[in-house]
Amino acid sequence: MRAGAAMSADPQLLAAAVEAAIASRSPRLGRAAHARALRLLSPGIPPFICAHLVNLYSKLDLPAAAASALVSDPSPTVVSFTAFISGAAQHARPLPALSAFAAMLRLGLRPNDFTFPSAFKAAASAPTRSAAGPQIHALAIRFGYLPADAFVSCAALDMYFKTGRLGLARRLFEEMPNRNVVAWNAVMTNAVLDGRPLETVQAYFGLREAGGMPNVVSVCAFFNACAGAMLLLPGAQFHGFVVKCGFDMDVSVSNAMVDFYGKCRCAEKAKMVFDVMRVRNSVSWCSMVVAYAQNGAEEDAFAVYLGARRAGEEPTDFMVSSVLTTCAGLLGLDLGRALHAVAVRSCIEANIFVASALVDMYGKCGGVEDAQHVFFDMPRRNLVTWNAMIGGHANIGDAINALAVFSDMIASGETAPNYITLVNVITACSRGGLTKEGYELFETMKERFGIQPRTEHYACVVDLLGRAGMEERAYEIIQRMPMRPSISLWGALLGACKMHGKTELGRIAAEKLFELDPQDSGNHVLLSNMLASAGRWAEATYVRKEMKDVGIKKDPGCSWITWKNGVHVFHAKDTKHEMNSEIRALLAKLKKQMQASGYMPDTQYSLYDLEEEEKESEVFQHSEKLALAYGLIHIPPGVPIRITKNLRICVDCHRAFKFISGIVDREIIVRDNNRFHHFKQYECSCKDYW
DNA sequence: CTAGGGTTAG
Repeated sequence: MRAGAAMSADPQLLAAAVEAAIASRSPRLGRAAHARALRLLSPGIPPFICAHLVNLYSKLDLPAAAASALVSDPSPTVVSFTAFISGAAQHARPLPALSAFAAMLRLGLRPNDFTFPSAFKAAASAPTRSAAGPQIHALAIRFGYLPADAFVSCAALDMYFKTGRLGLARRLFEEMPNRNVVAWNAVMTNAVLDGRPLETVQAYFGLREAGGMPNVVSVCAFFNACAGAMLLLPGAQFHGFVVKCGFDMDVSVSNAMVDFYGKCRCAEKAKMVFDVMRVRNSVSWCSMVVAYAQNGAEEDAFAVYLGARRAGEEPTDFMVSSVLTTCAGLLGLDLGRALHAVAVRSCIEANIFVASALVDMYGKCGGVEDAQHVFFDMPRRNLVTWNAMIGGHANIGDAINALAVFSDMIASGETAPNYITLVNVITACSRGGLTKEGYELFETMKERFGIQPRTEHYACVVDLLGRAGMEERAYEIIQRMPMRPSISLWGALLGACKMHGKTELGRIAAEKLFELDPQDSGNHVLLSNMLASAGRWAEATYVRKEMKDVGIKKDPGCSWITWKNGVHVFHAKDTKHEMNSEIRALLAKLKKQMQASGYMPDTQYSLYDLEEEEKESEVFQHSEKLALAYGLIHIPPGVPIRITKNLRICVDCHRAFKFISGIVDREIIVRDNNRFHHFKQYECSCKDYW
């Protein structure tokens, strides 16, 4: 009697355990529910228990267990099948979902109004051009759920959008007898996803005109659209409305606002939204990190990351890949390594986004070997991974390896190259002096890879030809190109002209640059230096004077070095550093040793007509030399010295660093605003080709 | 057992 009561009560307890496990998404509660179910597994189990189990395993994303529970159901119903289909669809496994749908039809089971939405969801993420969606649509009509059922028709609408059948989707929407918010939301969110943000905004106003009220989904979609189209004003106005309606209490809405302000270049507004949030989740923190990172505030981004950790947030794959991208923008090899360790501890280092970001970070921080380790350990690589690896080789001017990875990429068939791939490969060829190979790639990229050359590629090839001394050929290409030449294109030509003393052509490039970017100091300095080294002092001085008259300030050069958790910044002629006298003494000593090895100072770009001795003294106070001396004093032997400079490294410093790397037998890695220079045993990785 | 939402990689 008692035992019987317990037995009959247990199915309900099982239902409760299943519910709790699903709600908590906890494997522990899932196992407990499973154990309870096993106690009930006897020949006479009521079928609905099997349905519960299928639901449990499907929701916990345990596909094998879900499938075996479905198969072992002695009398499967539409409910167990629907549970299976819904779980598989939600966890992005469309094919098992669709075959279960087909199987239930074969068993003569009739899909109901719960089955169809899940089946459409599965069809929406099925491989492109699959006929599953339209077939399910036909069935839904045959069984009488369309056009009347709102849930079913919204799911069908979303499916047509997601499978790229825009015309059909629009017609279905027009003919919908009962257009609810969800239908409008499907239009709004899919338009954002497909990169048509203005359509999202239009749909929002369509919803309002039809007398509908937006919900949190509509609100998020609206902010996404404003973020995508940089619609600061409409978004900011909408912000007011959202607060009035209390939608901002929803964490997703606030997250979308943080992202929106970040994308609209208002990192401070993003921070204000973030600060007043009552509840934050991992997405909130991550959005804030990205908002700072994308607005050039890497330090603030990193501080937010630390704040998230202090607040007890687990580092997610999103967070770590975002922070890594940020770090890659600073000279953060140590920081990057620390984040790599964090990724390993959180078991997310195999995530393709995280791993790609690691390859990118190591490549950008001059750690190509580390980048290769991560790269070769990855089970799968995507376009970004390949591009990052090629970029890493390009960064140190290793054209041979960049080309090797490029051909591996094509041979692997994992992914086709895109325009960035070609930018990276041609850049590598340019920096590595493989002029012919790079030029051929540029010429044949359209026919070989179907990639139309963009302005970036023209800039690469101008740089490539310019470095090789073919400025005139580069100029011809600029004149013949189908689009308007960009700033970086003329900049590449000017740089090349300066390098090879093509003063007249350089002047033409400089004039174009002054038109396009009148406030940039670098171009003026470059032109004036070029004129100075051609001995045309009067013109050089005139350019400087013009700069002064128009109020263009030269960016002061500065270099920095990190040591013991501190960043040490040096400016040219800096005497304020606490180690000043030691630094000066070391530089004087090194100068003597270098001269004994045949070093001659390169002072050709010192503009002012100083005595040679004064020029020498001037170049010996360049910020990168001060930073190097500091590094030599503090950083123990065997550890490479890493210096970052905000401008290009100067010719004399480049020459001096080669000597010093040999004399003191140290590796010196300089990251300037353009690339890396890796000095070792009297040589630089750029082979003086930069 | 049911549709619709937010964050990431050059």
